[in-house]
Amino acid sequence: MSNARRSSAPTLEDVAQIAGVSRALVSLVMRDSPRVSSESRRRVTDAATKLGYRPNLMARNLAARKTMTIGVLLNDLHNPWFAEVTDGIHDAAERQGYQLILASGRRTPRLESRALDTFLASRVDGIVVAGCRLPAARLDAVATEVAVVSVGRALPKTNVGSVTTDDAFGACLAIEHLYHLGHRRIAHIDGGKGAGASPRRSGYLRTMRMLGLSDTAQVVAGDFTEEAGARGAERLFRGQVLPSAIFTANDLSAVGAVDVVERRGLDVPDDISVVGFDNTSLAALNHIGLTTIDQPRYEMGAVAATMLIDAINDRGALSDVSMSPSLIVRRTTARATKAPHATTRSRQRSSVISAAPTAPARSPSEAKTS
Amino acid sequence: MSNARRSSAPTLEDVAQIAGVSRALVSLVMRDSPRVSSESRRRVTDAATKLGYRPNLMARNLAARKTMTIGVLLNDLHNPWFAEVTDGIHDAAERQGYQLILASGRRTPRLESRALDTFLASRVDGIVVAGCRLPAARLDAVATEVAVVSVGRALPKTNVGSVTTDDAFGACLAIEHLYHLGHRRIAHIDGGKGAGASPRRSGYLRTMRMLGLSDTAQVVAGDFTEEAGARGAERLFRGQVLPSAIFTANDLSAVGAVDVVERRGLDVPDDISVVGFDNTSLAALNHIGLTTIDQPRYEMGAVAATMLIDAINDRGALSDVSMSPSLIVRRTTARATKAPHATTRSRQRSSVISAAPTAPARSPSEAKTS
DNA sequence: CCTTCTTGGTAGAGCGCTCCAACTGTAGAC
DNA sequence: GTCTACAGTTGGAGCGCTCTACCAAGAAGG
Repeated sequence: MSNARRSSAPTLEDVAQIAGVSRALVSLVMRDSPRVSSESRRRVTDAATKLGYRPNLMARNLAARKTMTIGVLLNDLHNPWFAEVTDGIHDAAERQGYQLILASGRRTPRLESRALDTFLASRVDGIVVAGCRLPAARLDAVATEVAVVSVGRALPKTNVGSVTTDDAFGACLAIEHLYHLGHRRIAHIDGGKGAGASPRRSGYLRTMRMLGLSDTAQVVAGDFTEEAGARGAERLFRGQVLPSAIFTANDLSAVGAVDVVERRGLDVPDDISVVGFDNTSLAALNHIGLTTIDQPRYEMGAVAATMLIDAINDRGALSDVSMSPSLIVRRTTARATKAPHATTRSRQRSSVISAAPTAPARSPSEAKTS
Repeated sequence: MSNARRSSAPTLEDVAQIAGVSRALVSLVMRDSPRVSSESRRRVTDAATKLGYRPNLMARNLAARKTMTIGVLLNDLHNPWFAEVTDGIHDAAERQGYQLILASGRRTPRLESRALDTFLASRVDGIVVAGCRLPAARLDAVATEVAVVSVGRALPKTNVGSVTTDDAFGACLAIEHLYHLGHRRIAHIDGGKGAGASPRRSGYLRTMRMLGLSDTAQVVAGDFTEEAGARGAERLFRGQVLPSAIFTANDLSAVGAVDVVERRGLDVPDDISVVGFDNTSLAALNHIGLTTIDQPRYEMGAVAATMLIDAINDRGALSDVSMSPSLIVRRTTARATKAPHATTRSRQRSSVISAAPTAPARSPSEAKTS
């Protein structure tokens, strides 16, 4: 394999020389300034393509004192949640001429912190952190150097802006859905200390209370894993009265719970209804067809990027935006029956029955702002 | 919210001034050179922390004429396959002092191409493209400017190195597993034009031939989606003789196929065995427990990064490495029975029965190299 | 005692670009 | 015919760093 790699890339100077113009003019053409005659524009672009010239971003950014790039720190590449948020960030940033540089924290605070240092050293114009676990103080320190917006986690009392979903409201949607289907005994398998777990739990408890169901409310501990969902369901089976519905802190746990219910010989949803949270691709699988709560992930990313860029350009301040989740009804919820009993499997093989197939395009202005 | 953002970051000069030394010395301290007295090192670091100094990467890279960063182009952030490859790249790069900058192509050639341009403009020292769909000629052109390694796709006749899995061999593993379980009528739902689909299909056909099963071999068209798996299975049900096992081009299709088989009232694996491909997290779900073929994703990333860095430092040439997949046995395969008949569900609720729970740590040297 | 190392430090010339002030030439105003 | 206006172009001073000399001073060697 021949390695005919170019020894040294051509520079502005080279292009200027063979086009017979000044360096400044080439620079203007490269940034397609309107104040260049079409004649010299042609000569410059000809020379540039002939040489295979490619502007050096480092030199450009150094001289221009801005980078037009925003750093995006993703907590975990393995989780598709981040992919959708990133898509939203990407599109919004691109619309305003900003580039993205991504970094993965790999669920490790040390790596997250290092990635932030790299962003700062690269003099990005702004930073979006998604699902970041770093201490608020650390993020606030970063925010003194450059604008920072957090998505998925609110950071009150800091200079970090945030875009989150109203998890408590999502829990409320789930419980009300079950309530309207006639369920009264609804258990919750929670997410422990995980992100969003706490508001989902309190939203569940509050809604149960408001519906007069406080005495049947039951929270069992979990941690967002499939295993935790399964263990939680097992625990419910060990209780004296089985709930007729289970609301889990996320989809993965819901799948664990569904699995246990079915292995115990009961039917989902005829005997027990299950509602998840997140509307991951898992939930949409026909084999699973999970009723769940959807977050407007793409929108959240877009709102975060827009807010950040506005702040960068002094067109607005960073704020805390909370967006509304929505209910996606699939096939793991049904009308409550009087008593749990084994029935033949009757989950319909219909395609997705969905109240809101995609997230409602709720505009940021509609969202609650603090 | 007060925006007390620093107007202009401190520079080397500032640090030098308050430490009472030259700029060059500060530079040496920052790159912790050994030829600095501990006394001046202390003074410099003190001054630096006092000012909150942070080296400017653009200036550094511009002056040093190298960036110590490698660009990683991910085709699709939504697919966890890329996350694991990235982990491998990350660790290997870090070991050698290289940084990563990630970009997502979002399954769009236009965006992939633009991301490559950005990498080149940023003068990264090398590029890894994962699952890239761009024409070979385009990648080869990039390879004339900087070292490039492709993972997941071989690019013969170019200057681009590659790390792939032996998909045909993976198909062979799947078929041999089924054969040893007594299956003779094994169908394949393929992946159409998708990456890796073709070698998986031909590996299937070749193995069937070698086992003397050519006359019962049957390929039905698919495209790597759950829907395609379901449609493929429906098609098999419409045939006059049902296969006793189905090998699908990926896990998602396998889930679609399993779903249809069960909806038809048959049991997986007692009536029909199913083998997927990729060993995604989906396959590992207890609710699914899919027997599948695993690719050493992490290793592939690590090998790609190592090869790239070696090439950057003229310690070796880019080559094409093919790595071996392995069989992961879970609960969708079982001994073949004489005739298909409906039975009670008997899938064990044991934990994963796996021949190889994780990818065998096969060293790159063991892999076939061309 | 002078020479040669060695150690720790410095000056200054870039790296490849942008930006600003200033300059040229042509056109329109009077 | 001079004056202004303006579009188009240019030189040069940085941006914040690294790197290649090179230098001073003390240690080692003869």
